[in-house]
Amino acid sequence: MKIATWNVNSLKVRLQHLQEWLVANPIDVVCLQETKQQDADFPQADLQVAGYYSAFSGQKTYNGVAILSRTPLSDVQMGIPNFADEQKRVIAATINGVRVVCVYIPNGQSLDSDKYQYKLKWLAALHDWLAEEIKRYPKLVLLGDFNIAPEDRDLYDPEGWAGNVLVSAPERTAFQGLLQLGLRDSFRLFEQAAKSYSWWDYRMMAFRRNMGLRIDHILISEQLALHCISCVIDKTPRKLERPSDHTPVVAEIQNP
DNA sequence: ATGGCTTCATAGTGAAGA
Repeated sequence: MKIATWNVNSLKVRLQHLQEWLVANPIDVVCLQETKQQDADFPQADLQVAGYYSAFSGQKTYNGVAILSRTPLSDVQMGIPNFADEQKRVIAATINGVRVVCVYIPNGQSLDSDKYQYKLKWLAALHDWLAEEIKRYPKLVLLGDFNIAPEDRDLYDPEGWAGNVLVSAPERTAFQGLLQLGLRDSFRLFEQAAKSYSWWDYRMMAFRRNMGLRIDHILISEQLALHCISCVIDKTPRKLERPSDHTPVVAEIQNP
């Protein structure tokens, strides 16, 4: 099973990129973030033509998540249970016996922002929910836009970013807390090129200069990690005209 | 240099992203 995460930064704008990418890449399960589309506008028919079932939870302007799958999805769950949240940031489903949890973790804006407090509360709620979920589903994948660069090697300028949102100690501690539930960062299971990132600012010619951050992740439970044979960042779509600022991350799990 | 782009909701600019 090949499983991917991609923050498309508007599915309406990026639908063609997604379609072309799916033609070129035989991915079984694709998790999307920042679709920025109400459910009524979700391009379900187009994706069906491309060979995918879909489950989605969207809203106007902001947020929005979706799971695409070549095989049917069951037990679809939207949002974190018992955590009231207007923002559409979570969708989960079971696919071929694997629990897939797609997340768009809040950005946080800045350390002195209310949005940062929201991010930390959100991460705590995610942690508590997944502690139960992973017991129910030993085969679990948690993937999406985490808005956290876990280590200094995951960003281009650790000194300049020190203490900033996306790299602050409480955010990194929360990330480690997720790993301690029995999840592995699939990207780090393998040898990777230095300066590997998944997001680059639209400004400053950041992509060309590789001024990026690795904030999109695929975390997999120990049981699945035994069968994980690769995890790669695909920079190809970031080179297209009018790209998303994020690029897909793809993991392959053999006979999960 | 807290900007630099891009998107969305607007119908001028402003918010938000990361």
